[in-house]
Amino acid sequence: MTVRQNGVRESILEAAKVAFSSKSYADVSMEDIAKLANVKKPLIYYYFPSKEELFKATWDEAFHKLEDKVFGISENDNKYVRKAKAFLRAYIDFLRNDRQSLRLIEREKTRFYSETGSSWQHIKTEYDGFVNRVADVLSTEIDTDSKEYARAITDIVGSSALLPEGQMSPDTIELIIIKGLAK
Amino acid sequence: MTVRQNGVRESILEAAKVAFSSKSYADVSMEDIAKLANVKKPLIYYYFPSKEELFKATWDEAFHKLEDKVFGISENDNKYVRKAKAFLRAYIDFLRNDRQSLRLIEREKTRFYSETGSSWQHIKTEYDGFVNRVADVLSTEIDTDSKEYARAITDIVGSSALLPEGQMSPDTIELIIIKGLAK
DNA sequence: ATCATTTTTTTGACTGGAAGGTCAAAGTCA
DNA sequence: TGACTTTGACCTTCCAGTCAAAAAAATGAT
Repeated sequence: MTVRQNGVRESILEAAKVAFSSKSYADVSMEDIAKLANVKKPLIYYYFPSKEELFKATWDEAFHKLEDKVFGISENDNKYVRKAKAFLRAYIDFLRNDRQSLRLIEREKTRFYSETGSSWQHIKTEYDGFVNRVADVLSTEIDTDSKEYARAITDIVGSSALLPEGQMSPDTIELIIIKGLAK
Repeated sequence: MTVRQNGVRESILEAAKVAFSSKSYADVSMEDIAKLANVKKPLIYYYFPSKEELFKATWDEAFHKLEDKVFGISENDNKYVRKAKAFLRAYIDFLRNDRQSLRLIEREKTRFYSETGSSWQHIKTEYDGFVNRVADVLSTEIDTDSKEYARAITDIVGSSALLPEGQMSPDTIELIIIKGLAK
């Protein structure tokens, strides 16, 4: 076995990660990945048997990183947010009655931000407005600490990592959380 | 202008909703939708100019329903969950440092459940395990009410509407929330 | 009412392009 | 010389979108 290799496999994986994180599986072509990795398409098939397997390998790496990170958590105490509950209740009620709609929204909202065409602007703006309204509902008339916390929850519940950078920067979110914890 | 029509347009929209909510945009073909609507493909193009426009129309309907539902919320008071904070902090830290990975996970986790091939079982199981661990972290050693609430948050944060029915039924979730609110 | 004509709705057959995957040959290194 | 790595050319399948023509509905004149 060749122990030393230039890292071609690794650079393909890296390219795949970049590609798959900006577009959905079906929207990413092997050509795309090949170009990103500065490699010809058949070479990918030398290292990975299929697109599916390449995707799984890529996912695996990302996922294990997340897992490692999330479970380095300190333990603490409790209490809960009534207002958030009311919001969640409505959310869940909708979930129960129209799961299909919610699935559609959750899965495809990312499309807005990868599509460049101006014809998507309307729907994009509409969704941004929605996220902001949710944030307002959860933060109005709550004391400062909880307010910021609520915003963070909102961000995650309403959009998670899927929002574009500009929406609410990770730095801002962290500041909010840190501020809440410092209290 | 013809005021009366059989509702062909509507049944196409309904079929599109079913299709787009079970598979991602690129994975749904116009043929799929046509079959679901008991219609031939070109007829879809008679009512909608393109796949993109059909998708937008479908999204719009689902989205407005969600909006109407979510903003019928009663107002309440506050206080917050320390433990959830710790979790969120880790989550957000990861988000800041590897946004790409998180995007990939968030967008593609749905794929597990639409793919039928047994080759996806491993990765599926792994992810389910993760969701359960998160639920545990957020619920252990918290008083009963908050515990259930934490589970609901977990479900939404970790998987939202994207989990398969069996994972944690909407009914179960609602029961949990209602119980929490009743207290 | 009836039938011819026009308008609206529906479809079969086709096209062009994109993308996953293959393969035999060429290049590289030991 | 032989194993490993890389690539150009090609194949096949799938799918969004087109189009001309058929089928159904409306219109309207006698």
